[in-house]
Amino acid sequence: MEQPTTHQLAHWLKVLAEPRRLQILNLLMAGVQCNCELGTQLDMAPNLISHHLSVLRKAGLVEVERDAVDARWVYYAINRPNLEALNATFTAFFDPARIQPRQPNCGPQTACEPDDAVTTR
Amino acid sequence: MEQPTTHQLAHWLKVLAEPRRLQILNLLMAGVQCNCELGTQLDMAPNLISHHLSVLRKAGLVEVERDAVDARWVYYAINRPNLEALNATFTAFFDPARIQPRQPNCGPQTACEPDDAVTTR
DNA sequence: GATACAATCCAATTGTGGTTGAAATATTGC
DNA sequence: GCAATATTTCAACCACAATTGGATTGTATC
Repeated sequence: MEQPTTHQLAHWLKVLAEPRRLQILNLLMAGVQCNCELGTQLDMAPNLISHHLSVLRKAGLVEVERDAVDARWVYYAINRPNLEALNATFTAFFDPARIQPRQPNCGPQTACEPDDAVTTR
Repeated sequence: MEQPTTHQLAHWLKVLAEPRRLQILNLLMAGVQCNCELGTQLDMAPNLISHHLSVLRKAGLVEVERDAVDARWVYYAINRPNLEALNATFTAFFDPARIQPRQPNCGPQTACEPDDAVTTR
């Protein structure tokens, strides 16, 4: 019935449907990956940024990496394969070519139950 | 600062991030547009379906049309132009080609706050 | 070891939005 | 007019997630 990609898409959409997470993703794509700079540009508390990044990381959309010189700093990056999978799943689900004309098995002429479609007007 | 497409995308994602609305859209695309048959297939109360369809309609994703013979029946359909706009906006925002490498203006070597952001705000 | 810093985790609060049931609206047939 | 059908609207309830402030972890410097 429901292919697993639909569930994955629903989960991804729930993660993405947050303005601040969209802004974070937007900055990550633009090359801003330092946590503190994200905080200054978005005017958000660092713990809040950490929370949203955790949600994005658990969804597999971003990856985390610690600085080689000073491990206190962490850098976040877009997970490119999963982003491509997200894009493909979304475009496949919302493809306008999937739109089918109305199949009138319900309405004033037909019965509302799909079983007995034989009814006189 | 924020292009209007991003704001629109955030609104659309918030509307789409609902499993039942995704199911409704899926059925609408497959050609099932009668309200009562949506209720039987999704096992939802009609007022709940009406609510979700109202959200989708206000977002411009579905259109409503009353039956020509008996105006008590209403049929819902996908708004194809807006669906194409949604698809285009989404793919443009989440295009993997947009991913830029990290720009290290923050970290152990550099100061954490960008100098241009100190003057304003 | 002690201190400072970046980031995270935790508990509590708040706010938004889905769900529910009943009433209201609209239209058709008698 | 009245009754019946299809849908919508309304108000209340409930659950989950974002936010907040403080405490904690991990790391580097002195």
